[in-house]
This record gives sequence, structure tokens and C-alpha cells, in this order.
Amino acid sequence: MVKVFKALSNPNRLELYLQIVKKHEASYETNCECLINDIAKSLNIGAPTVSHHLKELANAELIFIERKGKYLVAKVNEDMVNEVNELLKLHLK
Amino acid sequence: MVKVFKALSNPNRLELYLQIVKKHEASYETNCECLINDIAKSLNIGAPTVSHHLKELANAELIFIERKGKYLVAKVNEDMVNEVNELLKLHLK
DNA sequence: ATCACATTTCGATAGTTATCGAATTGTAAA
DNA sequence: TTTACAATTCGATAACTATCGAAATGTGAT
Repeated sequence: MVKVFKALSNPNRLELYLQIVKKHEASYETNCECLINDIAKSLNIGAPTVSHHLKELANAELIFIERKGKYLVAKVNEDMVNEVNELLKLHLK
Repeated sequence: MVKVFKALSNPNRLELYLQIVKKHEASYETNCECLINDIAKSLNIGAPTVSHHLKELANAELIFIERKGKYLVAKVNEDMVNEVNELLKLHLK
């Protein structure tokens, strides 16, 4: 679980994750077609860094990555997100 | 918000936070009477490190710290926890 | 087979951080 | 006002990480 928080503890990586979630929410048919270069441009960081960040998010099991031809597709791991929510939720009497 | 995730991204600090939450859930009258030395022993780290970690949690506004005589008292900032939950929650149609 | 382009790997670097021990400060009680 | 103990500050160090540019690799179209 520490890995999840570490994954979200970098501004660019959090932004990246939220972009993926947004697309996921819009339609979990298409999921997120990630153009790494576009993301890189929008975050003002290089493509190698984006690649690295995606791998970190995947390593934390927050997302799944799949290669679709030349591009990447990222899917949110809903189960993991739910687990995190459960951990953080306050259980008050 | 990045600060929050960073605060939770260290194993000892996450454990520390969860201990505080547990006491908070048990009774938000007494809150968490933190004996830094006891916590330090239970986490197998030094007192200076615990002090540092508490400050990080407070800096992320996850908790409030107050000095009560010789000891410290920590309270969970419920508002912040709720904000984090809102951010992470998936809004599916 | 070659080209164009998307992604990844590699090596390096600068910045951050978790942790420690030692010294200092705060506080309550004797 | 000493004493005892809890917490903090300080300085140092080792480990980690975000980022880069360059080179390498994968992939679909020409």
C-alpha cells in the first residue's frame, strides 16, 4: 500500500494518474489511449520520464498498461482504488 | 494534495498515521496521546525520526499536533481525509 | 527492406529524504 | 532550583528518485 502512495506522491505522476482516471470515467470502453509524447508535452517533461512514471503507476497496481500497436493503453485498476479508499476511510461510531 | 500522498508514502509514517487514526476512531474524546518514545520503540526507529514524521503528517494537514504538558496529542484532520477520499473516488456512470 | 515515429533502456546527475547520534530545549515534579 | 524525562534541533550520511539526452528497440505503413 505504501507503493500506491509513493506512486501518487509526485506531482507529474499524480497528474498523469488523474488524466487516466478521467478518461476511464468518461468511458471504460475506450480506456485511456496514452500518447506518451502528448502527455510529455502537456506535463512539460520528457518521454522517457513519462514512460518511467507509467511503469511506477503500474508497479503500484493502480493501472494496467497494454501495448496496442504503436501506442499504449492504460486502464484503471478499480480494485486497487477501492482498497485505498477503504484504508483511508474513517470508521467512526 | 501531493503532500498528503508523500506523507503516507513512507512505511513508518503510514503506520504512525494509522495508529493515530485507530485511536481517533476508538474515541475522539481522548484522541491520540502520543508517547513519542513508545511509538519509536514500536516502530524500531529513533525518537528524532518519529518527531520528524509527526511533523510531516502535520505539514500535510493530515493531523493536528498539540503539546499537552510533557507529551503530545495528535488529532486526525477529518476534513483532509475526506478530501483525499473524494479525490480518489471513482465517479462512474 | 526501409522509413517514420512511438516507446524504452541506459548512464549520469542533481535534489530529496529517512535515519542516526549528540546536543539542546521544554516541562513537571521533587 | 535541581532533577528527570520527553521532545526537538542540528549536522551528517547513505539511499533513493525525478529528470535528462542519447542510443536502442518495437511497430505499422510505404
